[in-house]
Amino acid sequence: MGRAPCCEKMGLKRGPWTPEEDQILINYINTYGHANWRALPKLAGLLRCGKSCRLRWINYLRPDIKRGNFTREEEDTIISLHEMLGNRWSAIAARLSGRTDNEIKNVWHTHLKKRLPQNYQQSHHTKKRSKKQPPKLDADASKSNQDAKLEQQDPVNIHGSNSEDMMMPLSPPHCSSDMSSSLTTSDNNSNVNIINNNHDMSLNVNDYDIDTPENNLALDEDFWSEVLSSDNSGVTSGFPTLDYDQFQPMSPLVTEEGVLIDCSSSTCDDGMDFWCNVYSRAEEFTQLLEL
DNA sequence: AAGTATGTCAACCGCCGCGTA
DNA sequence: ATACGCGGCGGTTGACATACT
Repeated sequence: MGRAPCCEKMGLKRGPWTPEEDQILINYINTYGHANWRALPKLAGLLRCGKSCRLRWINYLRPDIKRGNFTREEEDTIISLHEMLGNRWSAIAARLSGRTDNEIKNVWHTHLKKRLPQNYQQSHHTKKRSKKQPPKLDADASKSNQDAKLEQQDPVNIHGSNSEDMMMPLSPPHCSSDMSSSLTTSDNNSNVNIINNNHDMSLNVNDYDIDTPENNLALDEDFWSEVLSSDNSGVTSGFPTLDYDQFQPMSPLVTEEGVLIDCSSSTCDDGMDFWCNVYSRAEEFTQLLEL
């Protein structure tokens, strides 16, 4: 049996909402909430489908919506988040209070995309959403669906990614644009070359238990001390920017969850896994330093 | 002033994953 | 096990506004 249409087309209004309809929807949701969007329009006396009501509320009528133009700071944040998350507008919106995914998507397509170089636009998430998930690699074959869902929402904190993500540089969501640290890999795939506050330094990740299964990617605090404090003044305020364009790790890694990452994959997907973990640990470590 | 091109953004469409019966 | 309902998501559309010729 085929799927039922999301709403009856006959007799239901479409197009722009009138102020009267808005008021009805606001009044209803303020009184009864929106437990069931499908039933809501009938109960509220609106000639709209549930989806339309939901969209109108989420994107326009919600009391916590921030209206008006995006600030430069917000725009920079969106660009930064887009580098990291791709076209996951809802995930980006979740990090920008008061802004909706639709609004962010619009501002991206109308303003922000133009500010970026051509090669960024070509390499970042221009593909349509695929109908099927890309085949899982051996490395994350054991990942549960729940993890996959979480990963989609917040890939920074969960290892794993798809091949699209691999192509983008990773930078933290709350980095300022003048961040002075960067983190890249060197040719031998085991050295991490850190450029922090204009000081170059290299770390051999093998010195820090990164590929020892029993240590579960236990990068110790010495590693992060070096990553984050290469300005010789103790601690830097910025996160490293992770650039793994050329990153193809060769050593096997085991994540904190005990999932084996096959670093020899030529797809580089697991390089992203690696950096997700690296970044996650950097974040944890910096939070510790801030305490 | 009129016609056309381009930009903006609210709204819609169709797909997907999850929960449930 | 599976079919279905639902909410949620990203891509796309189209009406309207504005800029340009």
